[in-house]
Amino acid sequence: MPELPEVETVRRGLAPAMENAGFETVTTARPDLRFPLPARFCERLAGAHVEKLSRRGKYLTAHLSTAETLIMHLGMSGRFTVETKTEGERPGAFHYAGACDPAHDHVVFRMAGAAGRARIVYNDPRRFGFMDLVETASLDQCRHFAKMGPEPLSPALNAAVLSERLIGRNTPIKAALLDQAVVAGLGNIYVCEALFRAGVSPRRTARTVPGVRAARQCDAVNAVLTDAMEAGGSSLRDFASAQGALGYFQHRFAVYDRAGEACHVCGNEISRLVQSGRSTFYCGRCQR
DNA sequence: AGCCTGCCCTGCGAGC
DNA sequence: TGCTCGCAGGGCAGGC
Repeated sequence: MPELPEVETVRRGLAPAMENAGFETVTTARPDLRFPLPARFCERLAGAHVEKLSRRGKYLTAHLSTAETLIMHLGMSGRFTVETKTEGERPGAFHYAGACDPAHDHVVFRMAGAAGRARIVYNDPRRFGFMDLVETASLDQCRHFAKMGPEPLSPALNAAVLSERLIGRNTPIKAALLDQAVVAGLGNIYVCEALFRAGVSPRRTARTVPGVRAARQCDAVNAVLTDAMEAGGSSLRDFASAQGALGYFQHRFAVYDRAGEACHVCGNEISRLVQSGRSTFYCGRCQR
């Protein structure tokens, strides 16, 4: 579930506890998440200082004082919980939600900084998430980011760039937008929603999109992500106690998970089909 | 190289 | 009530 808007919401929630703070101790409950944790993971983090917590696509990146960057991916079910030791200005935001499911608390960061101390717990029942440590100097060339496409909501993504990446591609536009090498950060939900907003059929071949449709698609991607972040932000502001990863935006889906229901625009029944093994939801009348 | 399928993992809901 | 089955999804390996 965590796509770009959810990951950005998590980043904003973690930043106060992590930025300009140091790792006092790092403990892991198992040697691997989806992939094995990097060699000497805890030792390499302990003592390091987090200079900046950023995001690239669906990945969180913590730039460390040790010239390494901690890369974190939430997979499907990854959650971070923050418990602070100080009297926060947001009382109630920091109760330890992780304790509800201690069996899947895999990684614990104990942080200390000017803002106080914090215990940050990474919980991930399905263990589709992963963490990695790479050299900051070659971050863009690391295996996670080397082929990653332009970042939405930034100048890197525009109609011309999107067009160029779709030229000659014979795969359905749905599959192309899901490809992180085409656009970073989109998952199944927001691809469906962005296609609806752009009025583009998910079945349309990607190579027929460049041009006017790509411009509409680009605007739709940025608009849906912006709306989702605002909605997610409103309920996940204190993500530390978040129970649902989707915030409020799930109540605003135009098409996702609405098969058989009426299109809010034209009243037509929303359809479902399977593409690349994944559900696609769309309005056959609004999307061409 | 592009494209597709299957796999990883667990929780949950549907169906029997 | 309790079991099994299939689905959910992000990224990657392996095949064509």
